[in-house]
Amino acid sequence: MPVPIPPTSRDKILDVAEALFARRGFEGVGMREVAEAAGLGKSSLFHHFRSKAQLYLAVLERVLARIEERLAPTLASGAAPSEKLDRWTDALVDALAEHASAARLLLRGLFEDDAFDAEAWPEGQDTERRIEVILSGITGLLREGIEAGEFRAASPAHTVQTLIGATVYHFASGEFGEGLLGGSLLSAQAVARRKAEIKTFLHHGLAVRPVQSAGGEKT
Amino acid sequence: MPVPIPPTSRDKILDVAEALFARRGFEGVGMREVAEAAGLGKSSLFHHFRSKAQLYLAVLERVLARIEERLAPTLASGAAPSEKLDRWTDALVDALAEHASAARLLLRGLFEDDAFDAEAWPEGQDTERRIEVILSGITGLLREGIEAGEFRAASPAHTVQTLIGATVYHFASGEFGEGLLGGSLLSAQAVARRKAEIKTFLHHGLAVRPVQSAGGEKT
DNA sequence: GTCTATATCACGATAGAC
DNA sequence: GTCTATCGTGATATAGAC
Repeated sequence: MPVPIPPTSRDKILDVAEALFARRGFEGVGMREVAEAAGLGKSSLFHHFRSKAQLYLAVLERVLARIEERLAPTLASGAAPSEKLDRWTDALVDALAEHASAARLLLRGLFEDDAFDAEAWPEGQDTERRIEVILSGITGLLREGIEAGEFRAASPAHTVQTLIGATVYHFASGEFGEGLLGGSLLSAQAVARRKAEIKTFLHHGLAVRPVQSAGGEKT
Repeated sequence: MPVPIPPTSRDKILDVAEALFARRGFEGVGMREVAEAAGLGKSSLFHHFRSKAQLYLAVLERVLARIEERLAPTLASGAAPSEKLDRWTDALVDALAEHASAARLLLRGLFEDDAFDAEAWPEGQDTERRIEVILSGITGLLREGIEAGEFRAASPAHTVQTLIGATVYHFASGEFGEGLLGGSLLSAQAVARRKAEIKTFLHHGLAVRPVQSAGGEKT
């Protein structure tokens, strides 16, 4: 699989656009800046992506695809719901920690009410479908756990919101989060610590009978 | 206190700017649009605020002041830490639910690494100080609860991040959150439900011995 | 596919009359 | 304190040569 294919112009553009959009948002980035960062002229950029909105949606779609790819296997096994929820959480945290821009891009996509009218673009439907798949996966898992008696009867929708906050917001919090935690959010140690904190929270918050540990690291 | 003083131009500007910045961010809003929404010419707006950054910081400062005003009393009493944490959570949710724009503005302030160089403006130091006061308040309360044996030895910083996610992100999630929850985020019922869900999560996630309920509403 | 040149428009901010 | 008019700049996007 890791055959070193030289990156196309399109891939290079998506890489630099992802970093820029994550940091400053859709409105805060200019196509000129993207083009220069990719080593192209502005018009060449418009040759690959017809508009700024299309570029943004392509970036978002790629991020969502990477996340979905990580989450899907964790739901497919026949393990117990609490076990699957642990794996799902680990996989989401890994996906968000792998690329520093993923969480920020995703958070922007979730709380910024599509200012550029995503529904008008066909590409926008792809991203919405990805989100629906991810959401129905975790919501279904929560329901399954409640029916199996492993989780208390919390609202799945509210619990999903809490999970998003604990993961996507955390890894999107950038300088603020680093100031609060006192170090990088993305170091292997910090990522492992976050997983343990969330899972411990989940166990004591969702399990009918409290569980002892979630694989504790030492700080 | 509720003497109907006619709103000044400055208040009107802050109101419309708050709504616009919350929805589309600093870069996504133009001074022309703010001026027209406030019923002024663009130059009149620049008479009240010397720059766009100063207007944005004034908006943010007002939002933070409203929140801090609500949170301070919950930490001042001599109640037990778990009791104070419940009251703090209720107060924060109330503050975020009162103005639809507060959560979005706050979330942007937390995860967008001050693109407009807040430290260069004297007003930016006011907002940073407000955030520090709020953070040290909740962090101190968590530490107090751990020392008193009411909370397990979770990382206060990680717990604060989870709390922010559960509250600020939730109320900032807009259309996405409403689609997930199946209704308004800000109705009295939805707000009460969110409080109950968070507090139940906190009790089972922080208490050394699990507590039964957090004042459950029915859906 | 990449380039130069250009069209069109909105931006933040200022000058100065009233 | 509000206005009209304008400055200088940079935005998205297009035309068309190579």
